[in-house]
Amino acid sequence: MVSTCTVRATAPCVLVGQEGAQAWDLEMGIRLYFGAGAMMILDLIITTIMASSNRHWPSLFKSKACNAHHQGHLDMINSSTLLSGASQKPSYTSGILPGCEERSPEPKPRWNPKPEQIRILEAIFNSGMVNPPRDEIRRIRAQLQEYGQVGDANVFYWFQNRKSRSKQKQRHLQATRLQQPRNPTGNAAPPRLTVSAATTSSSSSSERSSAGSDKTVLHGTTTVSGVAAAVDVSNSPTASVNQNFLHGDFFPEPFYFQANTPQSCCLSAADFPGLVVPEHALGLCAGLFSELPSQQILGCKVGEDGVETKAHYSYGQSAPAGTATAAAAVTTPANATIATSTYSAANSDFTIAGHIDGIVQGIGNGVASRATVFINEVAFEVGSGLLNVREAFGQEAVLLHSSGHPVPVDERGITFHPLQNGAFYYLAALKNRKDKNG
Amino acid sequence: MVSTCTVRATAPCVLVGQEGAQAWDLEMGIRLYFGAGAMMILDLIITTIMASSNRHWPSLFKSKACNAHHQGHLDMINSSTLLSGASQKPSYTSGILPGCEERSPEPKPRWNPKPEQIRILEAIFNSGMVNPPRDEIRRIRAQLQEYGQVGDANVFYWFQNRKSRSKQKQRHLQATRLQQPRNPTGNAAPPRLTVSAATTSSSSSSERSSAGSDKTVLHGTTTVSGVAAAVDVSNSPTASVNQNFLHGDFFPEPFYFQANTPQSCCLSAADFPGLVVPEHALGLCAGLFSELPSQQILGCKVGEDGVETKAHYSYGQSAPAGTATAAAAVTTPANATIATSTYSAANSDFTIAGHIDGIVQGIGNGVASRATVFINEVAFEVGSGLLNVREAFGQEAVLLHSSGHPVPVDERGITFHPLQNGAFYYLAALKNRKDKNG
DNA sequence: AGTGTATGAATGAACG
DNA sequence: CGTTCATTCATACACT
Repeated sequence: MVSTCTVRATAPCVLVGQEGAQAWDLEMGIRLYFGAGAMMILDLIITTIMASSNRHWPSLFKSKACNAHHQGHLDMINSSTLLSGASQKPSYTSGILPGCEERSPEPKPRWNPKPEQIRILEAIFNSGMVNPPRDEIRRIRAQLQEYGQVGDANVFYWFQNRKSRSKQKQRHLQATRLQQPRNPTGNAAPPRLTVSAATTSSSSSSERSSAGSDKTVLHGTTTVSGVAAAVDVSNSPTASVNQNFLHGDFFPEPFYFQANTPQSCCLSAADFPGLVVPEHALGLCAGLFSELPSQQILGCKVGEDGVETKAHYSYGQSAPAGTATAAAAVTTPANATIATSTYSAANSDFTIAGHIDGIVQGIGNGVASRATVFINEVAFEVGSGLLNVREAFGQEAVLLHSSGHPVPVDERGITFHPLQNGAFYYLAALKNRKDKNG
Repeated sequence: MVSTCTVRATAPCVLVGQEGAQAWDLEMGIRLYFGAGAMMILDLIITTIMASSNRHWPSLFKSKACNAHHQGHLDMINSSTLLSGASQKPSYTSGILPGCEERSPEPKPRWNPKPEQIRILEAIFNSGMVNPPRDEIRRIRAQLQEYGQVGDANVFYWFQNRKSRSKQKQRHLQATRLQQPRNPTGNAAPPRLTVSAATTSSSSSSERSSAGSDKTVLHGTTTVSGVAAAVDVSNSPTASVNQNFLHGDFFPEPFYFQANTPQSCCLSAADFPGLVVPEHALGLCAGLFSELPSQQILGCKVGEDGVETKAHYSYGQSAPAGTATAAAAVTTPANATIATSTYSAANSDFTIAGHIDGIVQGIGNGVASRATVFINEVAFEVGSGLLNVREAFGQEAVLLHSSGHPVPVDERGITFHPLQNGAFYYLAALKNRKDKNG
């Protein structure tokens, strides 16, 4: 068990363990706002009001508040539950309850998502649902609610912040990267391959058509389920390229690459795909994902042309907790072209970035015995030997060099030459097989 | 002079204004954006721009500027004033001076409305001016400018956001609400009183005819000027019901009930009607508003049938600061019927909710010496004694119990019995007098 | 105890 | 208009 990951915040993370979850709860203990009596009253009130006016909730908020800032707000429980899981942390223990009537500034303690909730959210996010529409938010909230009180707003904010921060990181990353005089010319551009990194914001579809027509790029995030991709944490869905960056510079690192034994690779039912721990060098979690529906594995987020695919994610709603099923991978319909990095990149980024960072940094200078390569924008530390592409990424996997040329491999999927240190590769899937799952 | 430019990156650039520009400077203390030279240039630009398009607003602000993103806007300073009050917070002290040419990010600090400005805006908004036309914006801006630099664009955006967010909240609210199985039957009806909550969106006029024919309900929002209503914050003007919802669920809202002494009830010239602090127990800010034109006091937002009354608001344009006169209250023409809670409720809700929360919380359990009653959906904590309705709400004020019956009062306007704890009352105005102001 | 990171919340500005 | 982006504010928590 062990799960490994740590979870703290920064990124994304997740990880998790179930047990972990509990921790939180415990942590929070109790923060009830009102006494039972009060509750009832509220109930009443609410009923009434709502009834009359329709529905609004507690609204309350608006602020400008009394004292000065703007903050205050009440938390409001949503409607139901209160108790479900809830119990957030007291925090202001002292506070609130009391009469505060006067001007109590703000009782509203901020929402403190429980690990399970975070997992779910993360999974959804990683699945490509970067910014869920209103109704989705509602559903999500409902789902989350099982684990504790949450409001739609909380969910909403969560996604916003998540996306936003992912981008930031990525940006930074990039920026950082720029410094590295690798290509004096410019930023970015990874190597080549159409990867038209979406510079700024959204849609960048245009470029994507070029490359191999019948391949699908595996994007990092892709949540290649339990396997290699592992990178889910942060991921991509953010619109443009990838995200994590902060870490790179800042923190230690986000994710750690931990050498995971394929087995321990987790992915128990409880773990989310997204959660998977990254993989590390060489192994790339070889073969593991072959167990997964290929589509997911190789799914490529090739939104029509709008990068914002708003992919379908099918996080289990009914499922208890971590069951957010498939998550990210959205297979391309027929013969997808190479996903523009826009998206693919996006997906992976985050995590990737993280890795990259870590990795890059680690090896950045020295790069002695091993080589770091970027696959779908994700940094991987590989041995200087040959790589078994098929083993690492699955049967249909094809590695394309940034130049656009496929990396030659023998019939067993092993490259003829070691990967080039610092080079960028993109993973694609030969889609000509059958649908695989069919 | 000064000039400042900061340049931060993210956004693009521009900024501007001639004097206006200065304004910024002043305002911000130091946040110079550009060197003098730059200023001139800007000046020019601006001038140009404005001149040319000069008018359509919205378009103006859009700019897109320099580097990449989309941001940049021009702030546009308007032309006049500048110095008035201003001084924002520097924030990015460190800055950069640079010339924005290349990619200079954009210094443009976002407008940071001062409390007074917010008050004004809020008052206007609450008065029904949900989305002011171009010219109004200008006027408003002018008004605001006394307190600090502001551009038309800022004002424009403010209203947009305000409206939008209100709606959002309301929507959510609604949604949320649906979930609550409170009354298995349905939601329902609050107490009684025609309050046919507008279920979803807009116009809900239909119901409103029923109740008392010659009374006008004072709706919470109504901004019963200085007085009781106090609740302006969130309010209604947004089309449908009220807004905040997110808070409820989503977004919180603020407002707190603060016990205010009647005296302190504010309402000094500087305070806005809308801003008034709620009131509290007993006092209900007695008498205060008697100074206001009664119509305004009891105005009821009974838009024809379109809820979007777009009321006339007469915020003092000339008036220095808080003079936004009447604000919300829109008196009903002749003999208004009780405003459907649709709106009334709507108005108040927001705030109300907040209050309720607070109040309820406070007294929730104990509710000892005081009682909490809901007037126009707004919770008030009142002493257990008798209430002088007239004093509290004005000469024409009549308090209706949720049952539809008026609360009996003696000739002085004092109730015979204390208000019933937890009961709902609606404020109405006897409109049979003359037009009052006439 | 203070400091910094992580992150929930709020909101001005813009895009589509 | 509804969304989304970018920033900023404020707070919870870990670390030193």
